[in-house]
Amino acid sequence: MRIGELARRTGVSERSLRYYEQQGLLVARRTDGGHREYPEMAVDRVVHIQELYAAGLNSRTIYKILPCMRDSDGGPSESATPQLVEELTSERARIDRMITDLLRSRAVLDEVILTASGEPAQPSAEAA
Amino acid sequence: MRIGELARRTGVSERSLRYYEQQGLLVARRTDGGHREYPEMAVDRVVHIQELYAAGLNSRTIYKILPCMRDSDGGPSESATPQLVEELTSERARIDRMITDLLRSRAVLDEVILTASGEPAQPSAEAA
DNA sequence: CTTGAACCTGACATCGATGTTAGCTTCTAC
DNA sequence: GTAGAAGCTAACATCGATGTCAGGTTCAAG
Repeated sequence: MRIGELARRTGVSERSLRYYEQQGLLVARRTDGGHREYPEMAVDRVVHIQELYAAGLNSRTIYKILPCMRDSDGGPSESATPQLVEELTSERARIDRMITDLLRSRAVLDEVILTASGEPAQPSAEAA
Repeated sequence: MRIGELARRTGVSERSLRYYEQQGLLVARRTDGGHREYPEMAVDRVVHIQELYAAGLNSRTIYKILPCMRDSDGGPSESATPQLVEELTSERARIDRMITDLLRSRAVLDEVILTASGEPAQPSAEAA
């Protein structure tokens, strides 16, 4: 399929798909005229990439992870280097820190709301 | 005091202090020569601004909040408009969403780590 | 062959707080 | 009065994924 269809089927913009390719996350054969040609599997691969983005990883990290994941592209599933695992673990720590920060932020904000409104703002659904 | 001392005492860079002024978060008298001159209270104010930034608010939102807290060292604050309270509450909701997203991100990442680090590639063609 | 949709590359814009630099001016201690 | 520290403004850079535009090429259908 070509880029328009892939975009439609994944919900990812064409711009982003080209960007993924530029970052080495996604490959495409080309027609004689230079148009990108994707196999069916590309849909899964893009979905997978989206999941990793949703995990808060950046393209550089995703690039390193992808070869280790059970392939959406038929390639061999290389096992991760200890270094990569370490890197992922530190990513996890980073996310942990962000969560901690946000919890604190929310508490501060609650206090601000309390002060500003003079009324106890009924706490909405706790997301923790 | 002047900007250098304020920066030193708050731990905020001079650049940021000037930025705060530009955003209307902080005011300063000027000497004849144009140098900024801050009162003692500025220290508290900057600390307060920092707290709000730490709460994940942006300068525009902080700008709207500050008048309601202007006399953090004294007098009664102007009471917040219902609109502001509503806005803060929606900020809180935004933070809640971010926390939720991050928790999910962390779970995804945990799975990635698990897969990448040890778990042998799943079913089907197994070369183990 | 022609037309219009789809695609291509490349480049600039965005958002936000802050870093950094450049070129001047002011303040202060001597 | 002078040196040098400290301040001033203005402007550009950053980071990252994505939007968007411009100008040109290819594809597919009539």
